[in-house]
Amino acid sequence: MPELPEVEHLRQTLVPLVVGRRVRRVRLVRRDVVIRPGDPAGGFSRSGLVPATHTVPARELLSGQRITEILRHGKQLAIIADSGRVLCVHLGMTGRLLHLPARAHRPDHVHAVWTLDDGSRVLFRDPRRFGGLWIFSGLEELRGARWSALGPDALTITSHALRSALGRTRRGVKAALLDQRVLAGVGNIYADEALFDASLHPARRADGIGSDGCVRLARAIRTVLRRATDAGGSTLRDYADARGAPGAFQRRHRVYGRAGLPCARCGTPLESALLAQRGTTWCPTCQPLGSPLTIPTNPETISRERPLSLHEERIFSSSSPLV
DNA sequence: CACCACCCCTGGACGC
DNA sequence: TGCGTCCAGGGGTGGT
Repeated sequence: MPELPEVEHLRQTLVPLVVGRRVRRVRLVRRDVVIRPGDPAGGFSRSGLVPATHTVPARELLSGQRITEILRHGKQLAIIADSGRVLCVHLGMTGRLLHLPARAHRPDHVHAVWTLDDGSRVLFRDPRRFGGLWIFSGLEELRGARWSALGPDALTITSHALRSALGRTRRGVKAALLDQRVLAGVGNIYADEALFDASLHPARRADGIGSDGCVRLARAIRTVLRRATDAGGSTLRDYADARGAPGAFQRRHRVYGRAGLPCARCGTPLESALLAQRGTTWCPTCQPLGSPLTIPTNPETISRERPLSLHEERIFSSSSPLV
């Protein structure tokens, strides 16, 4: 679930708790969540590429070092130490970084624990293990080996940059948005939400949405990501910030998870299908596949809902909150 | 090179 | 209540 807003909100809640602190010790519970340079790309032991028994020196996991900064690109975090060493955290589907006071109970599926100089701890918890920890000797190595493969960060994407990225591919626009090499940070939830806000059908050809479509889409992406970040992200099941607090943006989803329910803008039942191997929901009226669009496209306009009918209110109140 | 199907993993939802 | 089955999806890999 963690997409850009969840990762950014996590970063913002983590910074005041850990930046300036020294790592007193590190305990690595599952060694195979750690990937080092030279390991085959994405080489987890479960795919048979890296021995699960390889040892990881504690200093590579920032033991003894002071945390100076936490950066983010797309859905990935970089924890920087005063030694220059970098720990890149990727949460995957169910990953979390949780900050716990000194003697709090430790939950299950914790793969790594950093004990800080104030006695508090940071836990890396990831039941499904789609996430991981990437170790780098410096920020330049991280950028060269890993972040260079990512597209521009979605939170600040310009229409010009988006057009240049989408213009290079003939795939559906949703498939392109999910490709982190095209744009970094958008996942399934916010792809659907942004396409709705921009009145673009998810199956429209990425290189065919035009400069007008790119302007609307770039604005919709920035707006929905910023609002979701401010709301603490979307919590459907697993996500929580560094302090364990769930997000609130799931209550403001327009299309994601609402297949069959009436469109908040026009009332048409939302459609869903499998696109780019992902469950995809859209409004067949507001997001037509064909002709150019004449419906409201400003996200500010969209956020003002028309009054709901009694029938709709019943459906809405029974289907939310999604937690 | 571009694109797509498949796979990794686990817990929750659902049917019987 | 319990058990089996299906599903969610980020992103790497390998096939077309």
